[in-house]
Amino acid sequence: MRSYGQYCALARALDVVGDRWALLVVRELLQGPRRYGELLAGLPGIATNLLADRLRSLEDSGVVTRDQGAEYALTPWGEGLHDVVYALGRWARPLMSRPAGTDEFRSHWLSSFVVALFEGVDPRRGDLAVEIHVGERPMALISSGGRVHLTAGTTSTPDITLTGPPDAVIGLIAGAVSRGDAEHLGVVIDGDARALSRLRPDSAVSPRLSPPRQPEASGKRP
Amino acid sequence: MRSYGQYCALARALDVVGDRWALLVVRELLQGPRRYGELLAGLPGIATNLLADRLRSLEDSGVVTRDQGAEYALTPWGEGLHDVVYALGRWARPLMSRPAGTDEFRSHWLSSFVVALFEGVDPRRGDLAVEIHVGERPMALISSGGRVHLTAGTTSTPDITLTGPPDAVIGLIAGAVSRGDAEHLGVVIDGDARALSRLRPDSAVSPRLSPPRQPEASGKRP
DNA sequence: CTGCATCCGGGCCGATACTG
DNA sequence: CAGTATCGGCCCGGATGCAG
Repeated sequence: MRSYGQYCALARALDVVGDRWALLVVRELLQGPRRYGELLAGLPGIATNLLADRLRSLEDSGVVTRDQGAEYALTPWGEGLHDVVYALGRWARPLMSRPAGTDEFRSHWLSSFVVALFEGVDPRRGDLAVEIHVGERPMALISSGGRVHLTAGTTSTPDITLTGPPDAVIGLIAGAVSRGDAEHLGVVIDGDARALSRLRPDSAVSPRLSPPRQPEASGKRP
Repeated sequence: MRSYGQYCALARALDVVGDRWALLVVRELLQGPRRYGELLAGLPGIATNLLADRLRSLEDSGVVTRDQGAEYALTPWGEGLHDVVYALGRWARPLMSRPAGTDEFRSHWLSSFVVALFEGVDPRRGDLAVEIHVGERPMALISSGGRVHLTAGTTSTPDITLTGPPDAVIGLIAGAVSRGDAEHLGVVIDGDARALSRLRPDSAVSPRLSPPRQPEASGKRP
């Protein structure tokens, strides 16, 4: 990428990770080292040459290292982008109320929602195990000791199992969609959905900054 | 910008602010409403049509509003990008040790450094007033009550006055450059530079994540 | 003079094909 | 599986024009 040529920390950061797809590559690697093919699968829409370009560029900048045998991983400095990625994710939460539509979804992206929605320890949070079937692979959401984890795979004794389209399942977990609405949107609930409220001891719907007004569907301005 | 087409908060955030220059426009507006010409002056290198494009796009997304008479300002949602911008700035701090070189600099960009370096209240921090002459306009750094502020303009009774190139002055304030080195780099110090250590009660040099290795100057890979 | 719109050259992006 | 090669098209960037 062409440098902004500004002696400013933000500009220099964007010189490194401001390229298209760069932060999404980091998003994938924040979940652990990945092979090239796994990255391709987790980044639907990227062209293979672009992925190769980004990986080289991020490697040159010291964000990514290539382990022996084409395993890519973040450097310690690169892992510092965790705060950036999740700050952006939290900021964009109002945008997630728009339905997924034709957007792609991968089950491991759920972890960004879990971090954004349930970050930190809240001792008033109840214990709960939710198995989530949305996307290619099942995921397990575990609330224990006031903290919420998300792991890949199934769980032995889930309190609730949710299956359905990603936006409706996520809305149900976040408390933004009622149980009835979620079922109407195609979510199959196995277990007592009311227990989901244990995840949100504030009882209120998660606070939301003033949502952006939807862009007019009336096409481009004259 | 072409949408990533992913139902993921990060991807949707980047659909809105992932365009080139977009976050730098936000950086400027985080300091308050600005006219078109002021934005141009604060964004050296941007083409005027690109600035117009970005402002329209950010307006359509609900990040920016255009006040009466072409004053641009952030919406409340847009101001939520504060965390994102400063997270990126903090992450890029190791990149600032590379000298400014031919990079542009604007004095109001100093505020990002102040936020990154001295964020939060530390009661052990001593009081101090530093007048900084670097860039077009003088800035005043005020440490009071354990908190560090930065304002545009001069201060009546500065303890220290610093004048010189931005990288050396900033290095001196951050404690990464010694007084002697700073003067050798062209910084003129009026007052007792040792008092600058009052800003950093930890006494140690600001903690730094593992710095990125410099990209090899040996040109592009074969 | 400010606040854009228009008009190109060049480079990055994106899809497909291809190779070890 | 892990990329490289190629090519059209769009976005970016710089210069210029123009209206209030």
